[in-house]
Amino acid sequence: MAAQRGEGDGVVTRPGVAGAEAPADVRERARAIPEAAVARLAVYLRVLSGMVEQGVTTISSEELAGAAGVNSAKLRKDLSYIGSYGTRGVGYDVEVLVGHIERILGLTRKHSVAVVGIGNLGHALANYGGFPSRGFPVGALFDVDPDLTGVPVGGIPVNHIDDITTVCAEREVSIGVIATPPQAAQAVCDRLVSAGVQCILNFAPVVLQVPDYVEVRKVDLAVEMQILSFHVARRADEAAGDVVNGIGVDGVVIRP
Amino acid sequence: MAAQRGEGDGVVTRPGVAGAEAPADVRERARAIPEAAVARLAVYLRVLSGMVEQGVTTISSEELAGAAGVNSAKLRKDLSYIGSYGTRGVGYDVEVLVGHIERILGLTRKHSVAVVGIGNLGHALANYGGFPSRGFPVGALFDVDPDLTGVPVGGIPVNHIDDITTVCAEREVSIGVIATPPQAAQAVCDRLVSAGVQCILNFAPVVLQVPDYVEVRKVDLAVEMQILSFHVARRADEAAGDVVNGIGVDGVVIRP
DNA sequence: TACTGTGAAAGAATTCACAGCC
DNA sequence: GGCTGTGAATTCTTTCACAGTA
Repeated sequence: MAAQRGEGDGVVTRPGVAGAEAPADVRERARAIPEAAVARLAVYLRVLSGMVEQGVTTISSEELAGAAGVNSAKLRKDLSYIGSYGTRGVGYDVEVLVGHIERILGLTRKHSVAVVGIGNLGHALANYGGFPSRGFPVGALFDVDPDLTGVPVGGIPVNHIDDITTVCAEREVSIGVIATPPQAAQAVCDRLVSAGVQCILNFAPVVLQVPDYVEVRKVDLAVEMQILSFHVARRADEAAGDVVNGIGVDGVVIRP
Repeated sequence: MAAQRGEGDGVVTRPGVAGAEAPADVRERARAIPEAAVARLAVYLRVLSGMVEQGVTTISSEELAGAAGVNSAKLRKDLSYIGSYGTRGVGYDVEVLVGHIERILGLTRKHSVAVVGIGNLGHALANYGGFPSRGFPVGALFDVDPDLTGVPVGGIPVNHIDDITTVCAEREVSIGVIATPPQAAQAVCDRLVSAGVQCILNFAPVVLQVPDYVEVRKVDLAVEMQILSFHVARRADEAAGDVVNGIGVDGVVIRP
């Protein structure tokens, strides 16, 4: 995973801070959903949406887990973080579940997205139908290149990056997507942050430094490729290694 | 991450297998590195490469950790998984470290990459300079559209997807990148797998079903956006703040 | 002195396994 | 009988804190 989730999350669960009498609250609870579970909820949501389209009305944890590629205990635990909406002996009502996951993920409101950097990737993102259809309308595009200013991409005219603060404020951008070359990314990030954007999706291969209250997630192709490379290498080593009754050269168990 | 990592990894580390006297070798090491650490090693590598370019020769765990956005204890532990290459009282030699991380990540060999699906994203990927420069030459491109066959994209002519098996074998593709529409992704994946590709990077918003021995990582924009949405919502809730005895804004029960 | 390397402790996430309900 | 929801057990990850060393 690959997310850049700084240790500086700003909002951190504080197990038991004496003194600060937290009015046992939303904060706690919302935050009580483990990060890992949130990511999976989004996956369940997609699978469930597919089910709705197919006319499926009810689904068991086993089935849903299979379709989502996780094990069923994990799925049930994940769902239990958001409440108890299943029926014992029966399963979950697909539409009900969709509704609750959407609510928890905050998808009941629209989140306007700004894409910064209209190169190859920026174009692809601006044209990516998956954003608007899922409640993430692309509200603004930015680039440094003055020649691009005013040119519509995916139906939206590109703004010059110098206007980022005003435009983001006007259009109530809540999520910024950085698709610039790496050299520009930190500066762009700083501008987004000073424009009030608190959630950033970063495609540039750099580690962004942000204040604690800003949430950054990153999508880093090089890192993903290198992780795969690691696995390729591991495989090669295994193949090379003699394996005697299921136990590799060094006690690594190959097939239990 | 958000990585699709099958629970079936086939190879499992068993802490202490009696009998097999481990000649503490690479394989042992390789698999002993936690998945989470592997992802970070790739990040350290990039930061370090930047350092090399700037002429930095030595770096402390504190500095490197700062630049990579992690804490220094974690960094040292991560590096300790690959060996002890630092000097107490001094720090790490940047080039030495680069060398060792590259070795561990399997970057000493080239990994030929095939991109399937030459739409917006596929184009962006085929033209993405970061792949080849980092040891991942794009070796093949595929698409269903016969009109694209033979058209060069990023310098490489597109092949028809029906030729995937032969072309992948010929060009020794070790990593497949799926950038097709979701409907096509599973079929493409199956073809890649039967062509012998064991590592897949999936951009399509679907959960791929693969045999245990295949490693899949996924990059899922919708999921990333939704995770950010969750955080936007959490922030809003916090800001709104008021919680009346355990019941949040929209009826979320915060504390029973 | 200034830093690494690492056991041991703490904290998260995952999985087990079963009580409880339909 | 079949399936959910969840404490308890387990495994994985992070952090602490300090011994060890150039």
